[in-house]
Amino acid sequence: MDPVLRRFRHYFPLNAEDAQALTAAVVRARHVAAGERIVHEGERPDHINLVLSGFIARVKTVPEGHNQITSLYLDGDVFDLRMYVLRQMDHTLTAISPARIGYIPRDQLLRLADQRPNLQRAFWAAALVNESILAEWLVNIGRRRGPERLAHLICEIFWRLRAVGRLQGTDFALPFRQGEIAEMLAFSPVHVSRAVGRLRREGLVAESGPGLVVRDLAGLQRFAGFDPAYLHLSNDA
Amino acid sequence: MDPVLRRFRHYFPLNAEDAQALTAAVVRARHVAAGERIVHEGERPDHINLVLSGFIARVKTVPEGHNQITSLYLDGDVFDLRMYVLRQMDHTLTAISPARIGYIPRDQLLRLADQRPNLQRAFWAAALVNESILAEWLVNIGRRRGPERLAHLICEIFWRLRAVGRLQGTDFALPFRQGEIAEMLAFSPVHVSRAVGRLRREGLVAESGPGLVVRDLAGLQRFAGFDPAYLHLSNDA
DNA sequence: CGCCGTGTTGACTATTCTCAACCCAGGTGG
DNA sequence: CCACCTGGGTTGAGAATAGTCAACACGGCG
Repeated sequence: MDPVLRRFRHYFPLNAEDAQALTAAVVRARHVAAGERIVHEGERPDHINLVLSGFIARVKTVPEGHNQITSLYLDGDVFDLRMYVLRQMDHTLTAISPARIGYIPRDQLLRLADQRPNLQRAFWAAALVNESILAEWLVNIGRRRGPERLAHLICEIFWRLRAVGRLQGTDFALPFRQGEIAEMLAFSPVHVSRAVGRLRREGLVAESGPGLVVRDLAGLQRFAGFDPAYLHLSNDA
Repeated sequence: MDPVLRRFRHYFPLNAEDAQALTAAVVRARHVAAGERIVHEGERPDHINLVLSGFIARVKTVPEGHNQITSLYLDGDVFDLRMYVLRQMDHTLTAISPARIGYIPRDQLLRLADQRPNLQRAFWAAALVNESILAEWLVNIGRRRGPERLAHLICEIFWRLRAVGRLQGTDFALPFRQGEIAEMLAFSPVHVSRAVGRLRREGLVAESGPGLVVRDLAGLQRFAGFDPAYLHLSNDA
């Protein structure tokens, strides 16, 4: 099932016409390679983007040369809703895995919002859930240290992937490089390596070629003090 | 002029009827004292709140006992829009100065959004600007250290107050205690004291009884590498 | 006068960063 | 098939940043 539809249905009950209108509005756009930039800092986009599959990161650059990933988007997520009010993008959107993305032209989005209250509410809800996740990232970076911070991120990604049907059971491989994880957690790459080592020694994760594999999800959640309430996943798998 | 109306007009052009409908929907609710909690963790609110005057903080608690302020709201800001999707509040809303707040009942908000596209867009824009600010806080906490972090926050509050007409010239007193600043910046209170001392020695701020006074705004902005674009204030004073 | 809430300062510790060396796997060219 | 290169990841050492604890200063207020 279309991850976008699935996601929106979760946010707000849609009838057949809503679903049809939404599906029709989404232009299946393009495949992007890992590392490719989708929207550049300074651009003025005229449509909003959706992730059909893969991982997209919103990254802001600090003058001193550091990057910070402020949001991570996966299957079914709307990113870019912000162009609604933006004059200029103050950040870049980059694929950190091979991805497929679609888009909805701006005027079409406005028409959908005006004519279909259910869709308007679903978009609204999507934006607010993003904000809720962002607030938890702030707490994670501000108040959790080292290994706990990493563990919390891993738990979040697990729950979000599962909510979107990309996971069965608790097998779960994180396809990120440590440098990318560092940009999410506001660590240096070296520090990520040490945090990963710690979780490995605790038996919580394991290595598997590129990326990590979760060994003990319950243990990770205990370790990080993770509570998925802020993801607003309600009761669906 | 009503700060709420002023704010919304800034986000989206409203005609006289929009303005009238919005004004009519806002219930002038109550005065709250500094330190008073407005919405408690775990509650299920049935209306959205607006700041008429004063400072309101959204604070999340980490099990270990630390608090993190994830957002700061001032005159004309809508907070709480998130109850749109929330089952339960996962944070507390606290006044950190004497404040006046109003609210819009939930069903009335939905009616406004359905019947007045301009208002719907203004609400949408308000939520997205909040998200943009939150992302910049993440960068600030993740990637700026000590005094720069504090300076950046001061600059932001200055611009936001000015945008809402609460400031003339560059005179500007921050009415927060250092413990509250620590909860915004993810510092310990002691570290805030040292950062303030540093800015004072640099001649950028000065003490004035309770709180700080900005001495050299341009200098602060240079010091912090502050760029107000993320506030989306466009061109109004 | 003494108390309380804040802010300041010092000493010590913990966390994290930077720099540098090294390892290892995969790919490339000879 | 092997030497070599390259891009991660790992490890160690030392420095910078930030936290904790404790003592003290200071003003407002009973």
